[in-house]
Amino acid sequence: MPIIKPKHWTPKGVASLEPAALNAIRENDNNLCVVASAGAGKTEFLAQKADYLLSTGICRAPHRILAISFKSDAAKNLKDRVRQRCGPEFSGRFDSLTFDAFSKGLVDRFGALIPAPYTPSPDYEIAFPGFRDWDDFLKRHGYPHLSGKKLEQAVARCRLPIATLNPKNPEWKDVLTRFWAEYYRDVNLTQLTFPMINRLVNYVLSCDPRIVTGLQATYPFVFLDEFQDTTFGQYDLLKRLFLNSDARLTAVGDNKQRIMVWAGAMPNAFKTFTTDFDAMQETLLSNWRSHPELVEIQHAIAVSLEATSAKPDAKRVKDVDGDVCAIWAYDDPVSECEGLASWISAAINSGEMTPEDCAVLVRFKPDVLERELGPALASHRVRLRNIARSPDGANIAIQDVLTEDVTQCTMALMRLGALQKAPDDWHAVIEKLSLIWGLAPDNEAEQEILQNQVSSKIKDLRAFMAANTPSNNSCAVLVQSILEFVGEAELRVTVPAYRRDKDYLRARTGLTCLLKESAEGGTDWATVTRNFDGVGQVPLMSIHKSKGLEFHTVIFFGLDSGTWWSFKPQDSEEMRAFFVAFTRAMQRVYFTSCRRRGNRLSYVDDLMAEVGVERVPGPTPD
DNA sequence: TCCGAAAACTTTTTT
DNA sequence: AGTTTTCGGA
Repeated sequence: MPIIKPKHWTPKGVASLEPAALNAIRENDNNLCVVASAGAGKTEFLAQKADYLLSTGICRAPHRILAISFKSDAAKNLKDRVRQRCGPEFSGRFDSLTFDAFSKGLVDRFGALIPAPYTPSPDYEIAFPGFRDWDDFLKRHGYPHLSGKKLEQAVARCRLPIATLNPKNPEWKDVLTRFWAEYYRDVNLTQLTFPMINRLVNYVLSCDPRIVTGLQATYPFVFLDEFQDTTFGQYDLLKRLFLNSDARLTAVGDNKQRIMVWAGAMPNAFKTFTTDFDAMQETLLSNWRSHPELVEIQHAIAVSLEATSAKPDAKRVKDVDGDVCAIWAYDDPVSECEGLASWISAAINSGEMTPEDCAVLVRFKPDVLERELGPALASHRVRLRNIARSPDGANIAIQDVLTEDVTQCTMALMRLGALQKAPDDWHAVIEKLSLIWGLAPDNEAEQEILQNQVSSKIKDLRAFMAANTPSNNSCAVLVQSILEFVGEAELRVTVPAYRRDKDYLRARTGLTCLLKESAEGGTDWATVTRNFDGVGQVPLMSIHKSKGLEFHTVIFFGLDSGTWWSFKPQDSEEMRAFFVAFTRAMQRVYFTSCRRRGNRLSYVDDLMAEVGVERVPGPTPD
């Protein structure tokens, strides 16, 4: 790949980038804080910046870019986008990881250097204690008066070794010492949680500065995605690694979408970062997601969160008639569900949106709404999909089943068998199998054999599908046959998360159970795969799960004091949740409220009224 | 075992 | 705020 001069670089694969994005791409003398509001194209910006650094040789081999995200699918998306923009040769030096995967990698490489008694056994296991387990620990060791939640926080925040700790209450020192000791002795294996791994990495870096120097030499450029959600431990690690180094950090995110403080995110990550790392600020002003009328309302909410919020430039064209936003008032939950169901069904039937384009969001307990709205929609022959629900017989949410490696591999082959055309799946299967079977992508002879094997397997699958109608049994047989072809052992070796039987089986059971569910009432295999993928179903989820997603139409169920008992105006976590829900919509957003559940939220109502959003009687079945 | 009062819980990611 | 779980006393 030829190296180009920085002044000759232009964005790839997109028509144009806004000036702030171009500035933030070319600015590499300072650390950067990039404020990217909803729909600003964060992933695209990071991908273009990666392309700039790699293709101009500013980040030259063997130097690499480290990109850290929170969720594994965000890390994966970014990696894919970078590959699309600058090709496999350059994107090979783009390491897109979650914070946890990055930290675990360091413990796996340098765990032996962690001083006793904190040295983990090499075959340690990852633990996910529930809130119950923390309380139990305290009770077992004679601290029933302390709260498990506090212990969880203390473990995540206290640096190692505990001996150097100087807490206000000396009891905590004993508790933490015992906690770390128990995790190492309780079972034959060391058990670690991710916050513990974070603390261990920090400890080993403080003991051996050569590791820090090594990482700084490898990564002169670091990207930090969704920075507003950074936890104390993660930020502490970041400082340990890159503060006062030559590494250039680019933190991207949006304070207004900070809805994880209750779960341990820093309340002021951007401000702290800007001060500590002396970062320059750029603000992305485009909104590629929503049309001008919605952006106008979003801006009013944004200003109530941060008075200085800049007004985004809406790039989406409005393509619906009528009001794009309203608060629908109902008297009781039954008419609320029935009115909503008939509205959704009418909008689908008129062709203005497909079911999967229209999301129903709730603040919490999607299961409860699923039981009420599900049957109402079913009577209009519209299916509702609660993505947080576990399929019958499985112990993993539908949403997570879809992103599992075992699912993506199996379903790609399944679609190739069931559907007329699935070009993306062909490439995905070839790429995945090359990796799993350890074949070189540039060895033509090997690739040809691989392609022939896949073609012949697809023929087998088609024959099976022609001879067997979808049923519990035929679904199980298909999954088994595909996994035998792929090789379960080989697949599991390439996915670290599948090392333990329990974790692999959880994913595989989820896949099988969701497939069986998707086959119910289905007469053909094409329908089964579409059901599996959620095509033709209205997605239902919490606001938190909707973060990062977008939909043609968003319906937020329950804008009332019963749902938002703790609502505080201005810059509160609740108001930010409201903002996140609102900004998921491309074309329109409606809220429902119901008198039986509580009063109207007067602060939100007033704010909405100022920008012309009316509270109106909700649609009713005719 | 039952009853009423009090407390807890609601939003989540991660190999 | 409203629902669910837990706990103590009978």
